[in-house]
Amino acid sequence: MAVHVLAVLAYQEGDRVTSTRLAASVNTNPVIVRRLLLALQRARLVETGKGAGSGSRLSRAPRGINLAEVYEAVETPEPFASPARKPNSACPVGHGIRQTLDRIFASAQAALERDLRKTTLADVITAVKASGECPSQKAV
Amino acid sequence: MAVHVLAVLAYQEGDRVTSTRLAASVNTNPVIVRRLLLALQRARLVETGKGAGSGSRLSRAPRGINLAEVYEAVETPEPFASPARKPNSACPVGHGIRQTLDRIFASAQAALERDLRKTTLADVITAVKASGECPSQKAV
DNA sequence: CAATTGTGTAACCGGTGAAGTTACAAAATA
DNA sequence: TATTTTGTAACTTCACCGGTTACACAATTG
Repeated sequence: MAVHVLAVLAYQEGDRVTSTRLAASVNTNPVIVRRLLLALQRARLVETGKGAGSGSRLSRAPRGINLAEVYEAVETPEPFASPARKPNSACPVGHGIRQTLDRIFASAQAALERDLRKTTLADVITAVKASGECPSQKAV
Repeated sequence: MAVHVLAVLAYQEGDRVTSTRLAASVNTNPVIVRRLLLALQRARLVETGKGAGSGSRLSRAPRGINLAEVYEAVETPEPFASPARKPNSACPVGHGIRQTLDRIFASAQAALERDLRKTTLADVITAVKASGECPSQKAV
């Protein structure tokens, strides 16, 4: 969904878009979009202004934003290593398993982000344009 | 958690282990372990017998089981592409975004599994042994 | 300056999914 | 046959995410 919102912003390059307009495209509630925008602001991916006639826009060109950044900005710091019930330390496996899994997961996560890094927002919008060829449609 | 269970099984190479013993190591309930074992059975990673003196064991050597297999066996087919509220098709972005994101995510997923495939259960247990050097401990 | 527009934010609801719990039937062994 | 152990069903609990409503504050516009 974050990518969707950013794609819309990329589509309207430069123009500020209100959370209400964005919400209309994602088909959801403006508040949801705003909560999302907060995370994107923290990551310096978008700039949001207040007041009338304002809204949000990308803080960089679509070409300069890759999906790994988006992922990191949005994704909650995976509590992957916290199985709620900590393993039984009296067992030799339970004892050292945690750090081992942490390392393995970190590696896999890195591989995933490395892949996402290859795709930019610009790539996304060209793909979207290519996929849905309906030249008569107007933006929301 | 799946990895944890399999690591214990790998540790006791060949010996059958009951769900109760496994649960003790993971510090959880036998039923949870059994549910997990069902998935691992379907993936032909473990063999489980019923009756007294029985239990589960790996169906292959730890060296021949990589974590990508485990991931695929256990992980629920990610409903990543179902944002509950389908995007607004009247918007040019909302229209084609779905398939685009699907492709991107599939690629990222593949990258992740490619990374996991590099680690086998044997690697895991050697890492665990190296990490927790307490030679006096007995298995649970 | 005042009205309007739009964000930031809090409080609460509801569905979904995972883990946990209890209970019991069925299978295999001893 | 008695015991062990799995398979499975039903129910509870809990956290998370998206949704909804409501409202204060900031900025623009006229």
